Parts: sequence; C-alpha cells; structure tokens
Amino acid sequence: MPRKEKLLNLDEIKFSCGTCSLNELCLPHGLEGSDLEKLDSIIKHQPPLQPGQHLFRSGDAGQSLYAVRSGSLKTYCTTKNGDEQVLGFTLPGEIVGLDGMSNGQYASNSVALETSSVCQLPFNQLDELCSEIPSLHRQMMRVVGKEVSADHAMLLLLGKRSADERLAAFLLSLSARYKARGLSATEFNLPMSRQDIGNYLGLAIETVSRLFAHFQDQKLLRVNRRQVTLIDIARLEEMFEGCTKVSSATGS
Amino acid sequence: MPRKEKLLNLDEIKFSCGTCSLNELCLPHGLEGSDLEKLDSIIKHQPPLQPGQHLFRSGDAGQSLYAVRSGSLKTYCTTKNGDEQVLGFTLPGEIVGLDGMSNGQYASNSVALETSSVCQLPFNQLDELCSEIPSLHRQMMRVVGKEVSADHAMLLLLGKRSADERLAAFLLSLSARYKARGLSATEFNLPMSRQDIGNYLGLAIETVSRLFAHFQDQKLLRVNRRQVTLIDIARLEEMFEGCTKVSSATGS
DNA sequence: CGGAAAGTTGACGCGGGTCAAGGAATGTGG
DNA sequence: CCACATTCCTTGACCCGCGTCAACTTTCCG
Repeated sequence: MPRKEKLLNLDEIKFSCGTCSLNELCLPHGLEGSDLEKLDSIIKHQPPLQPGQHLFRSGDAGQSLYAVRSGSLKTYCTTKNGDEQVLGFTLPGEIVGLDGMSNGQYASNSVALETSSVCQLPFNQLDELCSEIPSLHRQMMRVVGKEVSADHAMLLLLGKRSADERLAAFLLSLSARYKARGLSATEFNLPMSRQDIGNYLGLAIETVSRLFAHFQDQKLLRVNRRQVTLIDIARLEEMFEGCTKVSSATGS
Repeated sequence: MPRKEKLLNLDEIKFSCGTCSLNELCLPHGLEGSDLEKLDSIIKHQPPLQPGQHLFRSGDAGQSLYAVRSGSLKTYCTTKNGDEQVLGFTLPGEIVGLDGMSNGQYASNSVALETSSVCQLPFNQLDELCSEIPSLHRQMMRVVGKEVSADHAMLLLLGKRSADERLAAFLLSLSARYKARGLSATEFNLPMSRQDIGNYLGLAIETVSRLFAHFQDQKLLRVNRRQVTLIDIARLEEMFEGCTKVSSATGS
C-alpha cells in the first residue's frame, strides 16, 4: 500500500517539534537545534484518539507525559462511591499526566472530548534528556510550577467564588487560551458538555444552564448550545475581579 | 562569644540531611553518600521563623524551594478584593514553594503558624544538582507529582463533598501525616485557627465550630479548642469513603 | 422515525452562609 | 493581683444561593 506509506511519511514530517506551531506554548519552548531534535527523537506518536476514548485511566501504570497536539481532553478523578470530579480541560500545546510522576501510576483519568492527537513523552527518556539538556529540566519545572499555580487558582475559585463568578472565570480562561493559540478570543465552540462544565466548577448542570441564560439576558454573551460568542469581556472580567487567571499547564 | 559559636556548630551538625529524622519523608529520600552531601551543601539555613512571620509572599522574586524542618506553615493566596484562600498547611518534611518555579516569582504566600525552621533550596543550584544526580531529578518529579495529586484531591473535596465530609477528610489527613512523622495519629494539637480551617475547606468558621461540636456529640472525637483526640477513626473514614487521601507534597 | 442524550426552564427546599450575642482564654497596663 | 481589651471560639436564629426534582424541548444518531 504505497499510498498509506506516503501518508505516514507526511505525518512524520509534520509532527516534529521544530515545525509545530504550538512549539512556543509547549514543552520545547526555549529549546533549539540539536536539543530540539533530541526531544523529538523520544516522542512517540500514536493514532488519534476518538471522542470518548481514554488516554489513560487512574491506576494505569503510566510512564509518560502527553502533550496535546490537536483536539481537547478532559481530566477527572472518581471516588469509591462512583461520582466524578472534572479536574481540567487540556487544549493543544498543554501537558497532561503530571500526576503520574509521583509513584508510577496515574491518579486521574484523561479522555478525549473530540478527535485528538497527542505526543507521548516517556518519563524515563525525558528524565535522561533532562540531565543532558539543563534547559529542558528548567522548562519541565516551569510547566510543573504552572500546573501547581493553576490548581491553586482553581482551589480559590471553588472555595470562595459564587456560581456566576465561576462561570465567568471559566469562559475568560478558555477565551485567553484560544487567543494564545491564534484562535478567536470571542467566538469559540465549547468542546465539553454542560455536565462537564458544571462538574468542573462545582455546580449543578441546571445552574450552568441558567447562568448562560442570565449572561445572555445581560448582553454579556450569546450562546447557542456549544457555540459561544463573548460580547462584553470587560464586564465579565470585572465580575471576576481579583482571581488569578485560571489556565492549564503550558510552556513558558 | 564562645558559647554562641558552640551552639552554631551544634546546629550545623544537627542540620544535615544525613542525620535528619525527616530524611525519608523529604527530598533526600533515596539519596546516599556523596549525593546526600552535595544536596546538603546547597542548603541554606536561616534563623527560625516566628509565628506570623512570612517565609515568602506572592510576587516575591523567589528563587528557592523550602523544606520544613520543624513547626508548620500556612500557604494562601489572595484576590484583588482582598479575600484570602488557604491553599494548604505544610508540616515537617514537606516542601513548599513549588509554584515559584513557573516564572521566578511566587504566586502564593507562606506564613509560619508557630515557631518554625526551614531548609532553603535555591532553584538554580537545585537545577544544577539535578543534572549531576539523576535520582535527585526523579525525586523532584515525584515530589511535584505528589503535590499535583494532592491538589487534585483537594479540588474533588471542594467540588463534591459536604461540610462534614470535608472536615472528616481534613482531620484524617492531619492524623495520617502526624503518624508518618512518628507522632500520635489520634491525639494532636491543631496548629491553625478555626478561621484557617474553614477558609481552607471552603466553609464558614461557624460551620467548622458546629461540626466539631456535632462530631463530639457522635463520639467521633473529643475537642477542646486546638487539642483534638480522634476516638473513632474508622467511622470518620467511612464518612469520607472514596476520596483519595489528601496530603501535601512530600518525598517518596 | 424512534429512542436516547443534551440542554432548558420552573417550583421547591435544604445546607450552610450571615448576622448577632455571649463565653473562654490570653494579653496588657495599672 | 485585678480590671479591661482583644482574640478566638461557640451557639442560636434567620435566610438565601444553589441543589434537587420534574417536565419539556431540541438535537443527535442508528
């Protein structure tokens, strides 16, 4: 099948950190030349994930970080009595799987919300590379520090903020992250369901739905199912004055 | 002043990772011999912190991690409108300051709850040492992964759990951490105020007070101001079935 | 076309926040 | 040693934000 082979080759060319448009947002940020190639050489590529397909599950003997290349993921954990807490959403250029570094198995689950592809970075090879390339080690630490900061901002959100402040913060975070990826800051599709949003923000799904309606009444945004248009970002920000920006782990 | 000099020498001898009883809980875990000495050599010691004294503040150009040697710290962040969210409490052997790794300044504040001493670990020297000692790099990653896992467990707690489940989880976490340090798992002093507990758990101070009274009525524990005696740990755990254990960043 | 999943909207009630008052421990100056 | 203030904690009364329950609509998908 020569046709398939050709496609694979094309993929391999396209999937290098050096030519990846997310480069600056992602782990390679700050790396150059041969260092970039070394990082490239340890990355394993996989067939894209289908919606609903898991990248890893809690308890999996996971030994890799993953950088999202396209699509989006949802990370969540579950309790023994079965209910689920959404921990975050991962957009292209962001890293997922950090909680697997503690003891060799993941403490959370990660599932594709849409068709998504990821770059797999095995821990042990990444570790080795970090000794060779000091700036990679430093970049790893930055990514990790960012994740910790983001989680802390989220703790503040859940601990102190009212329902409308939470939703405003969530939309602003998405907006900023899309903008950083060269997409529109005001018009985007939500990759996740109301269920997921509510769960993530510690709110009932009905509350989320009502808040969207309420925001629309106030001319803060327009919303039609998953299509959102932010109209008055300034007032949304004002409404949410004072919280550190909520974002996921990224480079830089 | 020969007397002072002698004291200082004693301190220096006592304050080495090799002889520290927290060794196994802390960053040096897994290191031996000369590696341990190298780590020791980059640690800066400081005069103990007094209650209420800050280790660092949000925005400080912080360039260090800190390992708590004795006492306890509270980490918190603030919003522009002034209110405060407690992010965690740090006990001996635990690491604080990870969120300073992302961009060279801390995103949170850390303050001593009682007289406390810490070991200061400058990032840049730690980075260098990580290239030299691969197992230190791996241990750093474990510590960081653990912090992320703990934060995720906390997100679940705030997002999904009722007030009594939150307090039960908090007490069990403290109990387990004291036990790991060779202290009693059933009798301990709370180093933090009701205010801090409530803030940390996303509850009003009055709610915390009422819950303590309620738990006491149910013979789950005895409490007198900050002195707590857990009577029925099994029922506390049952009450909190299903949440991952909440703990702070530690070694191993 | 039918059945399920996702989203919306309204009615109701409870968990826990808020307000207020008072007690207990600790500190401070006389 | 005592009056007094201050801080920390407790307890009660009230009430509101948001969860829960339920009915309905819309979209999705085989």
